[in-house]
Amino acid sequence: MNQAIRLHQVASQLKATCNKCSLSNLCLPLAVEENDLERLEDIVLQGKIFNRGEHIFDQSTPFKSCFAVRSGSVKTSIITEGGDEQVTGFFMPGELIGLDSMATDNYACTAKVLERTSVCEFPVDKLEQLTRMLPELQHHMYHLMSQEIQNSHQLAMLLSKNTAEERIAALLLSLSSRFQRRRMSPTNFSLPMARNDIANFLGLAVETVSRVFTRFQNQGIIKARGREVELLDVEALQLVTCDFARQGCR
Amino acid sequence: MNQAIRLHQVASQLKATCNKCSLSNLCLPLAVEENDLERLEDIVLQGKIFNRGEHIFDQSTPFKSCFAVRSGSVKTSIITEGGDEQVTGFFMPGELIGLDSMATDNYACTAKVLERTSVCEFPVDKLEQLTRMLPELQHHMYHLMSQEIQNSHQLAMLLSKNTAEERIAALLLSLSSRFQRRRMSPTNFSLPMARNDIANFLGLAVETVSRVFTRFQNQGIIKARGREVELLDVEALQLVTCDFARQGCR
DNA sequence: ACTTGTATTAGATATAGATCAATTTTGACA
DNA sequence: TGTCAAAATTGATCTATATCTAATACAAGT
Repeated sequence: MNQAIRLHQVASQLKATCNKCSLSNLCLPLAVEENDLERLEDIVLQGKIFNRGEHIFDQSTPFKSCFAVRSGSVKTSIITEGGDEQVTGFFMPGELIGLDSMATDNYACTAKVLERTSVCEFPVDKLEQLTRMLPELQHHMYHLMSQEIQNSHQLAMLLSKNTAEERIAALLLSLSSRFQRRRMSPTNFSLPMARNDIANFLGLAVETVSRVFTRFQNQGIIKARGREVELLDVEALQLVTCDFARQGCR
Repeated sequence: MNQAIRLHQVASQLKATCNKCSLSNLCLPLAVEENDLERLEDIVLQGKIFNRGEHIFDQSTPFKSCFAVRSGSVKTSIITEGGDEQVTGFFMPGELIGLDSMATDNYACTAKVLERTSVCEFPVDKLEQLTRMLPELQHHMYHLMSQEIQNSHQLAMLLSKNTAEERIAALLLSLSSRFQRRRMSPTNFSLPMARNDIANFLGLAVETVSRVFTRFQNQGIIKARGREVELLDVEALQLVTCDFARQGCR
């Protein structure tokens, strides 16, 4: 087989699969009309694979692209000059990474892959051009970025107002609903991240995270063996997060 | 004077002053070419005035517009079902409010005016249309929203990793640089918000905020009488925030 | 299977900052 | 100018969670 043919095969593999992607109802294609889809497919670089621990991009390297998670999971974090890490988010299939970097020349955070992960790359210059031509896509971008702001406010709220138990319950419920969106079990999943990352994300010590997990387990709210988690009593978890309910219980 | 003439006067007062606005180098006009400016001016509703304590918009009312602060200052906050408030930001002249609401049908927070304040209103439907025609404006919107995400991450970081002193030093420095942007004194200003709001924003008790203020004062880093603040030693404040430096000092 | 490093769990202690209680200051309005 | 409510400060305790230490479980590579 000559090289030209092989290249052609590779090219057609890479191209034009947004419409076949099982995540199209979560990801950017969601906002694009059937017949405009190929324009999005034209700019996307699909199917980049990273192995556990590899970086999709690094803080302070030139910002070029946003990335959609196809499979696997990603952790983003900011590293301070002092070497402190602050985990800013966990990203699951269908979610878009890099929106926090569009204000700066360099990436504003580092994106590290938590397990073998496949992503689609959207070069921002092209994406920005495309959003000018596809109003729905532009609207969707505003939507996603706004959502990201809200998420972050929600996190700030959790960090400043809630106890360790409340924070962890909230995280478990967030993960749960995100698994559900992907039509996976909302009560039976395996955490993509280590206790350490959870602790960092939620502003707690690892030990505290561990203790809360065992406490929840003793109360029969969850069952956890390592990263394998089963939510036995979702209502109880919701009660833990909801301070309104808590007030009522006093 | 007949009514037609009076209306005309009002209309021309309202219209076409973005190019004369002293904040045009901070606000949306910044991104717009001289000759496109009137299109921005066409959609903006200028000079709405609110008195201290009034709401520009309320959480859970239909989202319609973003607002740029012209003069005065604004506090945004989220109220939980339990009645808890979380202050999500303080906004000064030239800054844009409402970017966190573009993902939802209703406003995601409540915007309360901290003093007599004038704002410009940008109806989002028109703004979104306009950004399609003015690439620079679209780019600027992405920029602003991304910045907002970063700010919020920064806040989350502050809340989860920093001490009371560090948080307050960071806030003072942030305010300082924002006053400076507006060519006002970076060392001598009056806080637009109450201690209560500072405490809420930074995830502290009011008492703690008060104590840190007096501690800083005793150390000769600042001088504070009520809301009037003078930064006597900006370097010292920077040292407080920078954990790198702190490590070195141990 | 065995080693070695890493992640998780567990117990004991320390502490920053919350909470409670009281006082002083400020500012708005009659 | 005096009155009153809200805001700010100060002091005394209390507590959730960090920190320190150590034990145990787990995973990867030889």
